[in-house]
Amino acid sequence: MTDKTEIDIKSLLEEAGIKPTLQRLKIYEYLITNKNHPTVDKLYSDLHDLIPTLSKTTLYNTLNLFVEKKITVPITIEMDEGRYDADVSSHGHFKCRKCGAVYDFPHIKGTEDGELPSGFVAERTHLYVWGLCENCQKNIEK
Amino acid sequence: MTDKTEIDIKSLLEEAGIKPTLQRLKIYEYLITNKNHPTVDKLYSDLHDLIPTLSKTTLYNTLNLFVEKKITVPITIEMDEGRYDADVSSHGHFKCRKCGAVYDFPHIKGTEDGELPSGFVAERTHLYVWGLCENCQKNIEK
DNA sequence: ATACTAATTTGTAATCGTTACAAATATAAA
DNA sequence: TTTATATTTGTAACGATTACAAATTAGTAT
Ligand SMILES: [Mn+2]
Ligand SMILES: [Mn+2]
Ligand SMILES: [Zn+2]
Ligand SMILES: [Zn+2]
Repeated sequence: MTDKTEIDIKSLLEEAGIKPTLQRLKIYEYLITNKNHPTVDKLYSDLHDLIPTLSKTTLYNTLNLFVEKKITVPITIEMDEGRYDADVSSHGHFKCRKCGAVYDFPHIKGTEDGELPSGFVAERTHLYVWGLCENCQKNIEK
Repeated sequence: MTDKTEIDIKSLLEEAGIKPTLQRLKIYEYLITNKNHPTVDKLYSDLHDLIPTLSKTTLYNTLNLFVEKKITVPITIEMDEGRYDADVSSHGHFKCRKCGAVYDFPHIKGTEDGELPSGFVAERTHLYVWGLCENCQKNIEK
């Protein structure tokens, strides 16, 4: 019950300034354990087995909280389904158009498509960057 | 009325195997002219002035058709709003978290964040690739 | 321990973007 | 002019996400 993993999960939440409730612990543990970029529906149905009372609202609230606190990143590779990733390190995502799975691959500054796992074939590539544009940067400094 | 632009738009649609109806011409012309990655709502309200009878269903159908025929690419930089770009060449997109605008920037294989327009500050970067994974690739070849 | 306060969770209803569908319209062929 | 086909339109349905207020839980003061 109070095994190593559980303790780590708890510490990670606390370090991010998040009070480690049961729901938050289990949701974060799931994301840490299952690095296959689950959709909200997948998260909900799997977690519902662990916490039968879990509500979808809590799941959404918690995921938004994790994103806000930067311990989880939203994957917007598909417009119609939100996916989440507890691996916030710099890496790319590959979505197979046939089986629908989302895979990780190394991506650091200057990385090329060749970094894809062997056998993977790229058909479309898209680089998104979020931040501040020149004007907004100025207005904030001022 | 039958100016150069109009002709080009028409040819481009025909070359993609799309019958150039009035709605399709105007939607595509808008995308070609306004390269600021409009949302569907922006497209609808602006185009509604040109074609008062335009329906939202036609707009969605047309955009999906353009994407299918590969003369337009969907921008999934934000999960809650579809954006579209008639520039299908390889380039990156930058979204300002303050003003919300989506800017283009050069991105070809091996490009780094340094390629951002001067004054722009990156806070988060995400590389998405679509294609076929190793297994699915094999099963198709077979 | 009890009472009180604040934070969290839950269920339901509302919202928003997108798609399904069938009728109406326009285009092309016979 | 018929007839068939493709396109557009309006409305209804759908699915994902959020708003909201009640219920529950956790924390603090008495
Ligand atoms: Mn990942
Ligand atoms: Mn662009
Ligand atoms: Zn696959
Ligand atoms: Zn800006």
